[in-house]
Amino acid sequence: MSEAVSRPTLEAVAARAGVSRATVSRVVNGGDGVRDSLVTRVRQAVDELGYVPNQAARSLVTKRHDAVAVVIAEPGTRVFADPFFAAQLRGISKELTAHDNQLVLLLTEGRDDHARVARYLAGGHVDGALVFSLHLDDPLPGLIRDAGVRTVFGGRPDWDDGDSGGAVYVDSDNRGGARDAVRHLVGLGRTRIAHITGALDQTSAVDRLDGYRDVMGDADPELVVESDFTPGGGEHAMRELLTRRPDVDAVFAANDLTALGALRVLRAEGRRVPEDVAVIGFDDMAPVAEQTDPPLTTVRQDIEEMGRIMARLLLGGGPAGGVILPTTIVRRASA
Amino acid sequence: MSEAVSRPTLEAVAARAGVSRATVSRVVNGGDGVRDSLVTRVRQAVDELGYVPNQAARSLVTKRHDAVAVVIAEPGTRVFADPFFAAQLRGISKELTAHDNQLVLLLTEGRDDHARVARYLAGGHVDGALVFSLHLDDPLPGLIRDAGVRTVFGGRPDWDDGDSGGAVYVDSDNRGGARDAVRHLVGLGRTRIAHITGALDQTSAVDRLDGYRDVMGDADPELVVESDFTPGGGEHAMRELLTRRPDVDAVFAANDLTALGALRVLRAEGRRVPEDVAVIGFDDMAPVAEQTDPPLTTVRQDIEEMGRIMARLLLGGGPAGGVILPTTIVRRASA
DNA sequence: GTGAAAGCGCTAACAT
DNA sequence: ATGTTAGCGCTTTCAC
Repeated sequence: MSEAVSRPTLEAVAARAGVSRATVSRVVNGGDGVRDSLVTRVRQAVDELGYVPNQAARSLVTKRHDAVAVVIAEPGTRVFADPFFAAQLRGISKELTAHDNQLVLLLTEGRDDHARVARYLAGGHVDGALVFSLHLDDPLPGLIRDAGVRTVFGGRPDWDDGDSGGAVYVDSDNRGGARDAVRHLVGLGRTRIAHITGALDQTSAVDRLDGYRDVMGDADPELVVESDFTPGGGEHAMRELLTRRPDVDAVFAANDLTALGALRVLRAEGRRVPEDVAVIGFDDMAPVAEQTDPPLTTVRQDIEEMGRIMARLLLGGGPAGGVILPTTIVRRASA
Repeated sequence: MSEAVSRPTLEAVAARAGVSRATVSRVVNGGDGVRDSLVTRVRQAVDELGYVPNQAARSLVTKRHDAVAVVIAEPGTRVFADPFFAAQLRGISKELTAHDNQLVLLLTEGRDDHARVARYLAGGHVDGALVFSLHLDDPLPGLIRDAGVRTVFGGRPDWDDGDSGGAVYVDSDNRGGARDAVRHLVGLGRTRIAHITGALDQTSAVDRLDGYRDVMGDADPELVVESDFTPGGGEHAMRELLTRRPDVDAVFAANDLTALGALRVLRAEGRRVPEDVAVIGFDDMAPVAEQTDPPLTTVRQDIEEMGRIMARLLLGGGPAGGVILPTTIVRRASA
C-alpha cells in the first residue's frame, strides 16, 4: 500500500533555511554555538517541513541507537503471566523512557530462537541488552557475551562464581534476606524451622537455601524440602514435611507462592498459623502476600526498582560486578 | 567501558574471500546468481570473521527495518497486569518472530509520551506499527496517521465511523457475539435480561451494548447499567440492578471480570445461579471464567489469534478496512 | 557472473 | 560561528 511517503532530509531543511547541512545538524542536536537568529530560522524550516532525523543514517555514523534490548529466555506465555517480570519490565520501561531510549523486546520461544537473538544483538541494533537468564544451563548468556554488546543481567548469572568475572548484574540480597527470615523465626522462639526451596536451577533459589543454612547449619536435613516456586509445589512440599517432621514449628518458604501452598495444607491439616506453625515467604508480591489467610509475613524485594537500576546501569555504563539490592522483612500475621 | 569491539565489515569479508563487496553482499542476501565456488568461499570468510551485517547501514539504503512497533496507550502498570494484552502480545510476538521481525514496545505512561511515540514512528525505525488505541478521545491515532507509517489497529478505532476510511484494524465481532449471548439467554426462557456495560469510551463496550439492543430493543432501559469492565464495577452494577429490577432473571455482562463481580453479589444476596439468575460473560479468559463459582458461560474471542492476524496484516500489506473475527459461545454452568 | 562506483542521510573533523 | 568535505557500511544499477 502507500509506501511511507519519503520524508524530508537534512538537505531539504538546509535549503529551505538557507544554511548548510552542518548547521541544521547542529541545531537539531541541541544548537550550541549557532547564532540565535539562525537557530530560529532552522527550527522554523524543520517545523514547516515536518522534518524528523533518519535514525538509520544517524546510527551509521554515531554508532548509537538509543535503544536497548530486553532479552527474556522464557516463552511469552510465562512472561506475560508472571507479575515478577511485569514489575521488572515496568521499572525498565520507565527508566528507558526517561532517557529517551526505546525498548526492544526479545523473547525466546525455544532453542532455535537463541541464534536469532544473538544475531540481532550482534547486528548492532541496540546500545546494550538487559538479560534475564534464570536457568543454570542456559546457553544464552554465553552467546550474548560473544555478541559483544554491553549487558546487564537480572539476577546473578550462574557462571559468575563469586568473583565478578566482568559480568554486570543486579540481584536482590537473596542470601541475606533468607538469613533475616530464618533469624526472625528463631527470634520467635521456633526451633524446628523448615525450608521449602525454590527451583534449584535458579541462583535465587540456591542463594536462599544457602542463607537458610547459614543460620540453621546444624539442623536436621529432613527439614529441607526441594520445591519449584509454585503454589502446587508448595502444597506438595508441605505435606511431605508434615510427614517427615510432624513437630515442625516454622517454615521459611522460598517465595510467596510457595508459602501460599504451604498455608493451604496447614489449614487443611488443622495446624494454626502462626500459633502452631509460623510461616514466612519471600518476594512480597502484594496481590499474593496481602490476600493470604492469615496475611503473609515475608521478605520484601523491590522488583520494579531492580528493573530501573538495571536500565540505569546499562545506560550509565556502570562498573563491572554485581549490584545487590537490600531486602526487608514485612511483618504481617503469619510469623 | 569496553566499547563494542568494532565488528568486521563487508569490506573485510570481501578482502578475505578475495572478491568484491558486491559479491559478498549478494551471498549474504541469498546468493542467487553467484558461482557456487564463490558462495562457499564467501560463506567461509563470513564464518571465520564472525561477520554480521550492520543493520543501520542496510536500512539506510533499503528503507526496511524488519522491526515493527507495538504501541500501547496504557501505562506499563496496566499492560503487564492485564491478561488481555498478554495474549495479544504473545500472538504478535510469535508471528513477528516467524517472519524474523523484531518487536519494539512503545508504552505511553502519560500525555507527554505521545509526542515521543510519534517522533519515534516518524523517525523511520520500523516498518509499521501495531496500535492499541482503546479510548475514544485518544489523540494518538491521529498523531500516528500523520507519522506516515503503515498501521494496524487492535480494535475498531472510534474515528472509523462505519466506512473504513482507509484504516486497517482487527476486531472481534463484539456486536454479533453480544447478540448471540443475549439470544442464548432468551433461548433459556429468560425474559428480564439485563446488561452490565463495559467502559463506554471504548468501542468494544459500545458494540456489545448495541448487540444487546439488537435483540432486546424493546426492553426496559432500567435493565442496562453502565460499568467499566472491572470486577468492582460489576459488583456495584449488580447491586444497582437488583435494586432497580429485583425480578431480573438473566445478566449479560460486558466481560468476564464484570461477570465475576456480578456473581459475587448474586451469591451474597442468596440468588442461585443459574436457577434464579443466569449469567453470561464475554472474553473467555481462562483463568477467570473457569474458576468462577459456578463456572462461567461466556462469549469466547481468540485474543492471541487477533494479535497474530494484526501482525500478519501489517507484514503482508493486507487490504485496508477491518477484519472482524468471529466469536463463539462457551457453555459452562452459569447460563 | 562479477566488479566499480554511486549514493542512502547523517555527523564530525577541518577549514574558513 | 558557519560551511566544506569525508566518510559510516551497505545495496544496487551499470558496465564488463
